[in-house]
Formats: sequence, structure tokens, C-alpha cells
Amino acid sequence: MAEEYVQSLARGLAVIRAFDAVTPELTLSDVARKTDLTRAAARRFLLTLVDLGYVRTDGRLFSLSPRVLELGYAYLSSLSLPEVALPHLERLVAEVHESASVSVLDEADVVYVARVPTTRIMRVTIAIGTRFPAHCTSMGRVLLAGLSPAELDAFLAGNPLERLTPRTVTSPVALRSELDRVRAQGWAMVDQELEEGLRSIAAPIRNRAGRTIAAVNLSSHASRTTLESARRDLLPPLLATAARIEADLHAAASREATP
Amino acid sequence: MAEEYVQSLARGLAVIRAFDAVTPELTLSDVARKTDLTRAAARRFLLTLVDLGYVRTDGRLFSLSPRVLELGYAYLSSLSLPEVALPHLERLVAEVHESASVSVLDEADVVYVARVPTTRIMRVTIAIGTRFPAHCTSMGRVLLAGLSPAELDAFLAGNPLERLTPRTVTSPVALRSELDRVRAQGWAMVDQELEEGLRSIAAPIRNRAGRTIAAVNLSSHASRTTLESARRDLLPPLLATAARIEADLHAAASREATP
DNA sequence: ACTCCAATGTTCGTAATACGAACGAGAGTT
DNA sequence: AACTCTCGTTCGTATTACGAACATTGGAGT
Repeated sequence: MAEEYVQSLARGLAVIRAFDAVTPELTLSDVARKTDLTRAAARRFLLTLVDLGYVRTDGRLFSLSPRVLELGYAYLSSLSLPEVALPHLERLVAEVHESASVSVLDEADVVYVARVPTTRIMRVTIAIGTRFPAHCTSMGRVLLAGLSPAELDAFLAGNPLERLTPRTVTSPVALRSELDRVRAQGWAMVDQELEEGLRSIAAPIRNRAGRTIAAVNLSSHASRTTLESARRDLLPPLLATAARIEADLHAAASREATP
Repeated sequence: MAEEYVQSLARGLAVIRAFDAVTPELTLSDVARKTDLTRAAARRFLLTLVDLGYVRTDGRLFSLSPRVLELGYAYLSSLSLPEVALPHLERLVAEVHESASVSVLDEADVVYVARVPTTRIMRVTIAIGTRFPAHCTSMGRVLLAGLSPAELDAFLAGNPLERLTPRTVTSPVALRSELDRVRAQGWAMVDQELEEGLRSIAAPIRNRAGRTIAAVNLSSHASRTTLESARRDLLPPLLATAARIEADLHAAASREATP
């Protein structure tokens, strides 16, 4: 490792990540296998995490405790965006009856920071913190379109565009031209490129300087809408919501500057 | 330290926690001061966290990246509770126009795992992961009332009941009898014991075995409601919501057992 | 019921890791 | 311009965390 690097921290965080929604309870050996650590090492990290309150155990099985949320909490609460956006998302969902979300860009992924689901039961659960590849999501397209040319070049150079469905755009050239269109029209629509049957439409949220800092979207099953109906019925309320969030965000920013 | 303990992991997590909503951007020295580490140590951990993608830096200032959410994400998404509860919270908020939340107990604190705010601007921001002392919150009272006698004894023995407002119940004896009442009546009301002007009412969410696993609440400003109006207008919808969440949760649990 | 096997969890001497004192760089003040 | 104070960085060392080896548990086979 070129840089100064604390191996134990990296390994300890890997232990936290070893737990997932499918297997929320793991034995010591399970953790060792998932993290490529020796059992002795896994044990040390687990005992440390139990001591710190991040992990619980009955002696055999280990699971995450609610305290792990505090690690993301500082980030979430420092971001005024979710707080500001939520009421507007509620209103949007009440109007169009589709799930609405807000996300930010992190490396090559979009990360959900606020979400209002419809009452419909959905196949994929999307919690705060969920990550999806930017290149094949509507919010990702909007966020990528907001990057500087240099940043976009770096993104395309560093990240292969993985094919997740037959419709996924995987050519950098094609994505570039799609991003040009998104930038020009001010919104993005993605049709079943992330997952079969999933269609979504997104709009940017910009700061005062005009830089895209987040995206808001509506997503629905392909069976419920056509591309035209989405554009006709969902786009106008979505754009109005994005504008309202932006306005509130700018107002909140001024309030902070001059309290 | 009696147990096997990885110091570097504990220190590294402390570095993550050094960031908060008030000061989301810190210099290396700021972090060192906040964590009681030497600057050299703080530097090692920060560089490691930058390398792992959990922290961003412009060279001078450090801040958390959205990736920190992934540490809490596994916990959140393994918990079916927020997913199940959210639609019911939405409905409740639409009906009574007060903010609704769901929390679980962790050590001596309640931890918010789902929340639907009203459009009203509030003084205190409550994000997912926010912690409050259990003894002086309505959800905390409901959760403490659901503990076994032995667990409650351990709680009272291990945690001094801090006075946060003049009204906070700080005597273990008084709290015990209040918890008895809460257990008998099936809900809790707390009037400005956490913060002046804040009044809230909570109900338990139980698993099939009858154990209280979470609490749902409504909170409002003392100026907007009286104790009687809260009990008359808020309690019935709150109890109905708790019942609906419980029913859905039990249904989801059976679906999981026999897919 | 007993033995054996395979997996799990734990111990402890060692070497690599992370430690912090000492150093150097940079900004603000007199 | 010289000084000072705080910041970030380096590097030899001692402590920390490492994992091979050992102990323990649970289950399959006879």
C-alpha cells in the first residue's frame, strides 16, 4: 500500500459489511469466510464491535445492532437535503401514486438519501443508503450529465458500463450522447436498463451555483405506464417538485449563512 | 482491556463519529482533537477512510462521503420493520397532521428507524439513526415497559435517569410505577420531559410471541395540543396504526417462513 | 452408545503493524 | 524580517494485532 494505511480499520469495516439483508445473523466462521480473514482475526473484530455496541451476540450468532446507524447518521443529518426534500416528495407521491426518491452521486453509484414509497408492495426493497450503478439509472444519468467534462471523462475511463438487462446502454459513446440529451432537456428517462420491468424518470437538483448536487426521481413498473404516459403525467409534477426542493434548499442555505 | 480488542478499529470508528451535523467538515487537527488521538494517528485513519471511500477530502478539509450509509444499510434493509411501517405512518400523518416515527431500543436509548415528518418546519431535525434517552421519551417508555423484569432491573441499575427538563422523571421508583401504568394501558404519553414544548404519545409494536420489538409515536408541540386533546384525537389513530403495522409484520414473517 | 471426523472457537509466541515523539512547513503577528 | 504558533509529515521503535497451532463442540456412521 503506497499510502499510510490502517489495515485493522479496513478489516473491521469489512466485518460490518459482511452482514447483509439476506444473512443478518452470522457465526464467527461465517464472518471469517465472507471477509477472507482467519477465524482468529474475525473473532477479534467481532468482539471489539460487540464491546463498542455495534454488534450483538447471543454467544453463537452475531448480528448488527441499531448503533451502526449512528455511523451514517452524522452524514445524513449534516445534509439538509433529505429534510428539505421529504415534504415535497410526500406531496409528489400523493399526486402521482408512484414511489419518489432523492439520491446523490458517489463514485460510480447513486446513493439513496431520501425515499417515499407508495403503499404498493414492491419486489426490491430500497432503503436509505442503497446503491445502484449510475450509468443505468435515471438519477444516475441526471447526475452524470451534471459533471464537468473532465469528471465525466474520468468516470467513463474508470468504470466499465455493466450490462444489467438486455436494454442497458453499455457503450461509452452512446451514453455520452444520451447524457448530452439529458443535459439539454433537463431530465432523464430510463426504461428497464437496471432491471426488467422497471422504468424511471429523474430531474436534477442544483445548488445556487448551478451545479447538480442531487437528483429526484419517480419509478414505476413498466406495466403501469408507457413511455408517453410517463412523460405526460409524471414529468410535469416531477419537474415542479425538483424546482420546489431547489427553492427551499437555496432558502435554507441563505438562512444558514445569515442566521 | 479484558477482552481481545482491536484498538485501531475502535479508534477508526471514533474518527467517523467525529463528524457531526454541526461540523461536517474537519481538518486533520480538528479530528485529532475531537478523538483524543495524536495528529499522526488521526492522519492514518483519515487516509485509510479516504482510500476506502468513506471520507472525502480536498487536501485540507475532510468530510464523510455517502458511502458511510452502507454501514447502516445492511442493518436497515435486514429489518423489515421500516419497509412495513412506512405506508402506515404516511396514512397516520395524513390523518392527524403530526410527525410519526418508529424506533427500537438499543441499550439505554431509542433509535429512530423510520420517520414521516409533517410539512411544518421543526426545530430539531430527526434523521434515521437519531438516538434519545429511553427514560424520557414516549417510545422509550413503551419499549422499557416491554422488557422482562430482569432486563428492566439491569436498565435501572446501569443508567442514571438524566434530567433533561424540569419535568423529567428521574426517580427509578417513579419511572417503575409509570412503566407499570404504560404496560397496563398499552400506550405512553410524555409531556415535555425530553425537551420543553415537546409532547409525544407512543404505542408498542409486538412480535407474534407478544414481545415488544418496536414503538410507534406521534409528537407535537405543546402549544398545539393539550394532554386531553392528544389522548382524544391522536391516541385512537395511533393505536390503529400500531395494530396495522403489527398485522403486516406478522404476515411478512409468515411469508418469510414459508415462501 | 460409542468412535471418529469435520467443523468451530480459542490461545499464545512472534513479527509486522501501527504508534507518537520529533521534525519541518506555512500562515499570521509584532 | 524575524518570530511564533499551529499544522501536517516522517521514521525508528515498541506495542499491537497477527495467524499457526491447539482445544472444543456437534454430528454422522457403525
